[in-house]
Amino acid sequence: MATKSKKTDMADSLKRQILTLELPPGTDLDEAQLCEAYDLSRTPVREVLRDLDGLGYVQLREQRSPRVSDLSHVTLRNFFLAAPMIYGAVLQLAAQNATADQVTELQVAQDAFKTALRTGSVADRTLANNRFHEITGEMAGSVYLLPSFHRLLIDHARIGMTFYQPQTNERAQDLTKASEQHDAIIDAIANRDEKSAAQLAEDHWALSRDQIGTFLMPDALDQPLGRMPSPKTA
Amino acid sequence: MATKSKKTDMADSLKRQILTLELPPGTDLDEAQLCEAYDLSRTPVREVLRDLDGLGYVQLREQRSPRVSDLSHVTLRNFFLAAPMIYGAVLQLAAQNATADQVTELQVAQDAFKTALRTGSVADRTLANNRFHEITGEMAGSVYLLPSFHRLLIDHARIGMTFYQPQTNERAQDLTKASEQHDAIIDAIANRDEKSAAQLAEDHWALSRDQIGTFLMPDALDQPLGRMPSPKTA
DNA sequence: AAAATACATCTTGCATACAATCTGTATAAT
DNA sequence: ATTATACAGATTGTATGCAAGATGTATTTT
Repeated sequence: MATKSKKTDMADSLKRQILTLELPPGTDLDEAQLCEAYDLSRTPVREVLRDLDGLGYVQLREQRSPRVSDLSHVTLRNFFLAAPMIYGAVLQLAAQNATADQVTELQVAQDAFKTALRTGSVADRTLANNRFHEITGEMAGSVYLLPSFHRLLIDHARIGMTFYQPQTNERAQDLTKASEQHDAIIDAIANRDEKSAAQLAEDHWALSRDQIGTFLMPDALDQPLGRMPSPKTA
Repeated sequence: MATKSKKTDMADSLKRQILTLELPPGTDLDEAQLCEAYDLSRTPVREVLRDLDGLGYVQLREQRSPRVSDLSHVTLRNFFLAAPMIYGAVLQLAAQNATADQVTELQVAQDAFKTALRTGSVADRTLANNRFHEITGEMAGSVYLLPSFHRLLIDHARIGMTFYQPQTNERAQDLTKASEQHDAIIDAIANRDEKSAAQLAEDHWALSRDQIGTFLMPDALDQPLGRMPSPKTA
């Protein structure tokens, strides 16, 4: 077993379930059940939940059960406002600061993403994409940007899971384009090309934004109005 | 007693001590001591420390004592890079979204700041200034920007405490200017003037940055080189 | 004398028991 | 019949005891 501890197991497992909507926003979590599931007593379970609260995965409320973080229309608006700014800044800093090892890590993550595109489920793709961007955050290495960046990634994954689910194959070309952008991002970072990195962040965001936007505001249905049934000619 | 609970007392107290450098960066904290000081058992004390870890005040490490978050030269660089961007975004959103009650709160905080300028210690001023900006963060109301904004405010307070301490009266006019900018910020927010709010964020940051910069890179000492002693005319 | 190992002490992590608070249901009163 | 109140069950918060791990010191060995 390669896992470090039951606690990290639990944290990783909950993160995954929350990102993939296996645990949808607003879900109430039960301490006793989590103790059972991960073979831990209440103390470490509560500690993990507190960590996840700090990271934005769950919300702790006094005298109430912990709950998977909500995703309201208000948060959606704030998401659209903050994401391009933070994503741009993170990729620019990543190009400044990435180490060779990190670039290798990013390449590995991108390979995994490509594999997920070919053979994986929607959840697999979402997690692989999430991992890719997490690494760019590590590269940027700014304690001031990371917390907001992580929160954005959490909800980006969940928004993606919500909206891409149905028309999976219809958007295949978008996924190919996203993958190509990932490759370009790796190049820009490896070459310490800040300008390109910032531009690619903008492009990558635009693609994602348009996908979400298309779902939120679909083309109007082009169908004629129904007609009243003709009077019965009994 | 107006305090909600011993836990919030402890959290607030530690936050204050960390912001004012009463607990300097890198200080090791002792659980047993904190239990004693705040009359709590280890479980709630550890929970508070975990919360403060999530907020960026302290750092928890496995099998090691909790420690007040560090402030290195690397974090200082990242601070200068991230602060203007986040501050600008927060004030712009604050102008968009602030409620009348929040504007009143901000005015109260600004009055307290002015009082601290006249009669308070450096720590009082720092805390009052911190409170003012915390409220602008609440006004912005973006779960995506707040976590980074809070981290910036923590270290802004600490950097300020570090650098303004000695030449207190020398920089009195800067503090007056900062206070005037606060007034202007309140006006811009109350009038929903996003443009002004963003501009004021930039100005307010520039003032603070220059103060810090002056301390980091002081004017060179304008003294002639020493001369070799003239040959002894024994 | 210097270094290494073993032991003692102290600190952190986990489990469990107990206390406090909340929620839902049932009964009673209007 | 509907609402309010009280009680029971369940769930969250706190305290404490025990186990595991780390650190520092002393003793022994080279």
